[in-house]
Amino acid sequence: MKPVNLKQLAGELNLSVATVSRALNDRYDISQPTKDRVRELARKLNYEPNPYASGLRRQQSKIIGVIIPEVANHFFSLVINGIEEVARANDYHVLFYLTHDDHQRELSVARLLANGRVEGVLVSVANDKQDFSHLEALQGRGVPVVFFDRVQEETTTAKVTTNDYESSYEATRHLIDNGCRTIAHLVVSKTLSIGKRRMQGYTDALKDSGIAYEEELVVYAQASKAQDIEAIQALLLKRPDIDGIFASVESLAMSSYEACRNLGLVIPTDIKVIGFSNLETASLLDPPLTTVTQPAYAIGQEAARILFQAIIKNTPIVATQSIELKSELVVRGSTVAEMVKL
Amino acid sequence: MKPVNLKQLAGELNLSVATVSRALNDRYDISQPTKDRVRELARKLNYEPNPYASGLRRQQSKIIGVIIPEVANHFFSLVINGIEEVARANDYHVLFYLTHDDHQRELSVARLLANGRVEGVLVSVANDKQDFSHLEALQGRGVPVVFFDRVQEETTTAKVTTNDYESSYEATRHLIDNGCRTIAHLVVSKTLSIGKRRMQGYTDALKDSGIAYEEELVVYAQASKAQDIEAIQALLLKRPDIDGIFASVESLAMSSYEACRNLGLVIPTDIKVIGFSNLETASLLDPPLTTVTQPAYAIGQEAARILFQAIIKNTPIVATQSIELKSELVVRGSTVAEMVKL
DNA sequence: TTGTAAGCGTTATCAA
DNA sequence: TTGATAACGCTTACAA
Repeated sequence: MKPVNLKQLAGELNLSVATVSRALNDRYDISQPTKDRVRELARKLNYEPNPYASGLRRQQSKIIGVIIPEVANHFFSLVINGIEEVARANDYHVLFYLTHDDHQRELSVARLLANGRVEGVLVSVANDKQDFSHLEALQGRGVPVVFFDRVQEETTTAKVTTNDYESSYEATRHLIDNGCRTIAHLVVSKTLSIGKRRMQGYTDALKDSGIAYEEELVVYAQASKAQDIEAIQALLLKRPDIDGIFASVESLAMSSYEACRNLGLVIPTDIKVIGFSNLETASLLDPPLTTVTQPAYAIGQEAARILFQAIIKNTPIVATQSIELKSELVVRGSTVAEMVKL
Repeated sequence: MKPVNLKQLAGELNLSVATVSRALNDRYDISQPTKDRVRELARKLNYEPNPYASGLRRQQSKIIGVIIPEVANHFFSLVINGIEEVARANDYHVLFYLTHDDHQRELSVARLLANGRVEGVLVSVANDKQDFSHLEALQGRGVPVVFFDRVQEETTTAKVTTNDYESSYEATRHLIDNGCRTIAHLVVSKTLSIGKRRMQGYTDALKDSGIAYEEELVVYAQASKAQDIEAIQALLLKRPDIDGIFASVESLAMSSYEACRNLGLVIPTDIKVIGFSNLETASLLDPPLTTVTQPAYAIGQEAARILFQAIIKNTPIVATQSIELKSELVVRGSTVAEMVKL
């Protein structure tokens, strides 16, 4: 059941393997009749070159790696779609790794990829540590790395992000404009840059509206969804004056809904909720969720595009190639009572 | 920036590459002191074996392929999670391909994988054609294939599915028990086995309740979401007597919600909806969606487990390894009025 | 225009 | 216990 190889083709055609190889690669120095003969037999025998043999020789694997925290999340699903699209267009394959936000796993994956297995890596980092030497080591080994969304700011390479600060400012402002005065902020992480930037947008919006920032109103993502809900409920019970929630990642927006429901709080009457989210079902929720929607598909495309440019032109990736895309605020019923039933 | 290789290690240690290789692979015939020396230097220089060189020699890539129609779908996301988990446990890597339900794409992917790039493939087939020779060709080339969910029944290999017939029977029955008499059925495909089996459950449930089957009430998935909604609305307008919708895939359940909203139909008062779905947000929808929930994560795990058994033991996969898992009916507000607000 | 041969980095066989 | 060497399947100087 062994696949056919060049030697067999060469044998049947009474040619050398070199000639057959060149014919299949459409080299200029092979005559048309020979090319035709070779190709016909190759097709007939369903010949497919062994990718690892040619990769070894050419020193390229035609594979990129993608490392993300989670896939059961509409944001990352869409990003993957964008990446796959661009990879396919460039005739590359995509290896896929989930970290489940576990730094140990991210570390071991990075090590797996440091040996020529992939020609480049796209990463959205795990949120549980601040140590990114493993990713810098990857770069040091000559594997280009592009960050997207959850980036490591200190690492000098290209990053594809969204206008997190502005979106968060706008989201917080939207709650204030709709009457909220005590706004909880649910954040993915204290250390991740997206956490910090979204936090800054929140605090600045409060300040500009003359509302005091209270540390107590900030909740960070926990290890599990159940714990997230628990933490949100605890906060809402402790501070019944909270009249708005800004969830700066998708999962926390959903956890907020569950927490409110558990406590019998009615959205948007008792409390208004806005969240970063790419959920397709946002408009079908009860009530429809006002969202900051990131251009997830485009993020994947752009990140992959930058990576392939570096791979194909064999140029290092520089920080100036970074891109910031714009998110969109979509107002729905969770912040505006009149929009609950339309 | 070239990575260190065996030759360099051997040079520094005054050993042959063969010895170094065996030391690193912990072969019994190398002395402990030598092993220690070799390993120490390897760690010091961050040596990582070239996977393609060893793969070429050993004739194994340590990679499996996964082909799915779509990833922006909670069902497939969860399956991927399960697959990645098992692959990682077996020290394998996962290459990822999306077909977007396009048969041409599935075909070209299958060809890409027919040359030793992967040691096995997990597939959920595209719904737009009935030709599966490309996947059988893969098997013919010695690449084991395991189907999951959207399987090709005629191909003799293991399949991981759910009890589609029973679930659909139960779902239809649930609508009937809650007073529905004219039940539309939204189906993914006329040709896919899951389409046929879910259809059979639907028709049998109708028959057993003395309700006549009407072909007009069956709608098949279109090329896009917009077209799905359009088709559903057209049916609802044509047949205002419809009082129940059974959507036998996730996307069609969501499209039903949108169609009903567009037409001003109130769920569950005017019309009840039940759908196959793994949406985490099902309970947060307006109204909460009654679902047939498939054990998606387990499907991924089981499919991968069967594949790895074949790869590692080097035994062919046989149809008798097929598994049928059970889905769960979760009753919520879209079929029972009293449950709309709980 | 084609063939010969070396080499990509490993591992396996055989000999020492 | 270690070393020399061939081989995995392919590409590419260099030679013819």
